[in-house]
Amino acid sequence: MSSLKFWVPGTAGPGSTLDRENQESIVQSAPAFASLSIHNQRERLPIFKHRQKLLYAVEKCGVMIVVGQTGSGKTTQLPQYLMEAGWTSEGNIIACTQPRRVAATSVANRVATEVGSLLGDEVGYTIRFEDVSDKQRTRILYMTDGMLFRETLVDPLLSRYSVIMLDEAHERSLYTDLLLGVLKKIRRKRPSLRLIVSSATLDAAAFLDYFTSNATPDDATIVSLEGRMFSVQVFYLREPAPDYVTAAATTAFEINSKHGPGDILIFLTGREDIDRCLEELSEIIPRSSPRIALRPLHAGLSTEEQLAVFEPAEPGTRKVIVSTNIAEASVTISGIKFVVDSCFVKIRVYNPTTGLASLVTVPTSVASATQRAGRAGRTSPGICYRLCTQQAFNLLPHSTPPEITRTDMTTPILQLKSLGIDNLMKFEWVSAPPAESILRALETLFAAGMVGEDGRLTPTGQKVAECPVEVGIARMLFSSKEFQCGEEILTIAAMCSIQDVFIIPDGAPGALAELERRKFTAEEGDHLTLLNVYNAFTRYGKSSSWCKNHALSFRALSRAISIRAQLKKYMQRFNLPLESCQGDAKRLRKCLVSGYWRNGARWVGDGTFKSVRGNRTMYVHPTSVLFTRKPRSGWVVFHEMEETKKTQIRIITEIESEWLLDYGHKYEDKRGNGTAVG
DNA sequence: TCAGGGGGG
Repeated sequence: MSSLKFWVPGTAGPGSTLDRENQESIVQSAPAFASLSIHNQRERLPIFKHRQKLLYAVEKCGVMIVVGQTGSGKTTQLPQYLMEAGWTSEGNIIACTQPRRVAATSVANRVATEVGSLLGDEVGYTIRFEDVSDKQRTRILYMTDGMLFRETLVDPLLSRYSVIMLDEAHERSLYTDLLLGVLKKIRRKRPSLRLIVSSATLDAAAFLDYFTSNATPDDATIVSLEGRMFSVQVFYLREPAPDYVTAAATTAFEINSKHGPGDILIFLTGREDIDRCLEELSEIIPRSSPRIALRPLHAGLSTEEQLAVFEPAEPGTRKVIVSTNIAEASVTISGIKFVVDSCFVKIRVYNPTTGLASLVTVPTSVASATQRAGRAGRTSPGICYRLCTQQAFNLLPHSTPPEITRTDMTTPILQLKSLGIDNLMKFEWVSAPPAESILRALETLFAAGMVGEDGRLTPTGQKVAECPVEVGIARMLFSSKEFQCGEEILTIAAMCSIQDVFIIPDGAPGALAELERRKFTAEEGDHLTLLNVYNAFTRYGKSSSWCKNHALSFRALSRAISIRAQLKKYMQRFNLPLESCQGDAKRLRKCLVSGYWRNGARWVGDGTFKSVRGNRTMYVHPTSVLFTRKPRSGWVVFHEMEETKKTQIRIITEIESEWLLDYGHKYEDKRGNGTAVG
């Protein structure tokens, strides 16, 4: 095996392989603190040195940008300082948003312990399906950004909060961006509201600019906090590697041969890369010393398989975790001393002109690579090997484009309109979505009957804005009254909102799993197949062992149960009956067409379909029951279309072509240029 | 013909 030549910045001559000299620290070394598991006892991180400064800044400035690296204590300590300083008097609440559910729950748990409160009493959390807070007593509330954004639909001034902290704002999640825009507006009407935006260094100035434009110049400030990380040496390739998967395997092997104990975390782009890397590594294992234990990590794994990455390897064995981006922020594994970064990531990009989402592999950003490197320095000093040259690294963008610029804006715009924000061109976006994206969203909302000729929400649009589903699904829910199939459509809506229902592993177990999946097949297509799966799951007691025996994801199906229960409440509120179609699949399929009226397709004979809109060639996704079968009528509707290696459609149901005219075209016809079939 | 970056409501 040829070894890769790495070097570190600052070395003049050629560096030896895995050169340990002349290190570049990306994170300043800070005093090592003991672990933060404290019971009913306050312990301050270095943040306490800045306590007065922070409180002064919050009091004097409307907006405070906090720059604090991992371990600075901003998330856990800052809300406590604010509570002690009186920001929760008179029933006021301090909110702290997180882009992820696990973060909201785990941080709330920790802070409740530090404060000496029961979780859900003085300190609580709110995520979808779980409100562990007390309406009267909770003073510090951790929540997902999506939940706080939803709250604006009910209380547009967010009047119960005195301070709102948007944590991890540099990640630029869709709802954090929407909240930034809405909160800037709210602060004009309610200047007493304080806003804290926590960000990484690179984005702090941009946030400051955003809040100081069109406002009083001294209205915002930046405060920096010390991190609590160990130093991480960063190495770059001397020459570009032709194949980053092989390079990753080679690097892991060399680390294993030349370095002392410590687990290795490899960042690759997807399951295909991961499997190949594992294969290459397993060929090396017999020659490897110490022994290595290989662990894949990606979202498609079952809960059990994911938990395996947390189990310590046997003594004398080094754990090598080969992961997607899931390990960058969502999953934290302790004991990692070495990070191998391919410097690539897969992201979803939405093309507003075609309405097509694609999954593309792109170079990571500097922010993302820094975060990945930091995974090596959580418990001790670490080393990060970037599988690119430093010259290439210097060309990387500072950050990944915000989600709001690369996603379908239909639902967000419906929600903004529900807030009374009708002039979207005047809305102060932190990063504006492409104009075509806004236009397409408006056009979709108009065609769906959610927005009227005047650009304002229709009564249905107002209702749908509150409902946590896409507009097509919402339309199905509403027209289920006409087709008398609310019971079944409700289940289908929930099942379409979850991912990875079937767990199909590689190799021989995968073939068995395929056989299991066929047991649920409905000849009409995937929607009825999903309905069968859900009904069987509930019939057999919602058991995890039953799921395991039938190659189904217990996690996903449990989620479907929760989503269905939530949507059921909306249906009751909107006076939509929960009738069963009594096995009349035709009614059910007509109802599907009313939601998917723009997603019609025609079979063209070679196994592919042509889209009704745009006449695009589309391939059936291999997970569809129609993958191997021609629809008798020749016509289908589909739930979504995505471009990977080719354009694929997922969750497909056979229909009659005239249904597209009967149940789909009425809204488009109003515009005079719509064609439902053609 | 053969497939799944990661989140959120």
